[in-house]
Amino acid sequence: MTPPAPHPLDTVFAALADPTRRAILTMLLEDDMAVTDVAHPFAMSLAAISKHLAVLADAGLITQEKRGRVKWCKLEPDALRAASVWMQGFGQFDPVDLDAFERFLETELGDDPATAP
Amino acid sequence: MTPPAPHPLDTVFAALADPTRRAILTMLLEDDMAVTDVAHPFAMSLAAISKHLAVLADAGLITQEKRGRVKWCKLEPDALRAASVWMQGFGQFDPVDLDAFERFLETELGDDPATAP
DNA sequence: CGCATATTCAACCAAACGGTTGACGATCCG
DNA sequence: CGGATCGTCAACCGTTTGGTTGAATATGCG
Repeated sequence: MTPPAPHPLDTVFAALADPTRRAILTMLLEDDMAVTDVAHPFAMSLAAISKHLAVLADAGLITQEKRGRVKWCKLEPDALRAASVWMQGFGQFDPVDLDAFERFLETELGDDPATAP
Repeated sequence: MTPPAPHPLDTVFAALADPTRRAILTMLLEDDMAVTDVAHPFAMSLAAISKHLAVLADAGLITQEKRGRVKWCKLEPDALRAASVWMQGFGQFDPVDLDAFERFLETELGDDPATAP
């Protein structure tokens, strides 16, 4: 019945592979948000965003708590940490490279659908 | 003609989302390998592995160099580093958590198709 | 040359993905 | 109550993915 559960890293990396979902995570980094507010900057239907959030929740990257009629989305860094730790296993590269990160942010935020003007 | 190039992180994370491909990367961590040798531990066709390697190469995670009639596959940690750096941006979690990494290795190598008996 | 080895190409397939629309169940509020 | 808002569900659609086979293309070797 239940298909064999995929490895947790499968779902985490698959979730991270979509730019919309990464943008959502970036937004949630600022603060918890309601589904509608998450959807607002994107040029796609609310239902599509709802699905993206379900994927993120399934990967454990966010949690959702319904309070009243609004469902709040909260970043859950633990799953991300697991993936990060996996990558460090391909180590011999520096644990934290803040220079590279700053360079990355420039290019990442440059064409990010959620942060572009 | 050429569809708009996806964000580099899209292809990197998508490549990492498949357990076969992660296993291949783990193998290449040991040493460079020929395509046939990469394919050997897996219960799937050589052509399938060839495709997986193409995905990894497209993501920049490996490079392939043909010497004679055998094509050598080499791990290319730079793309992985970029992804790692992105994740650290969701920071406030410790740069390196070796305890977590050891725990991860136990579970990861436990059911890894490339390392299982 | 002629055969074996190494790798990819091409066509095909089922399943998953990312999106749409429209109906629907909850919940708040006047 | 009744209307508006919040969010998901269900069906559908085109594209991508992960795999298969079988033929094709190099290249090495006796």
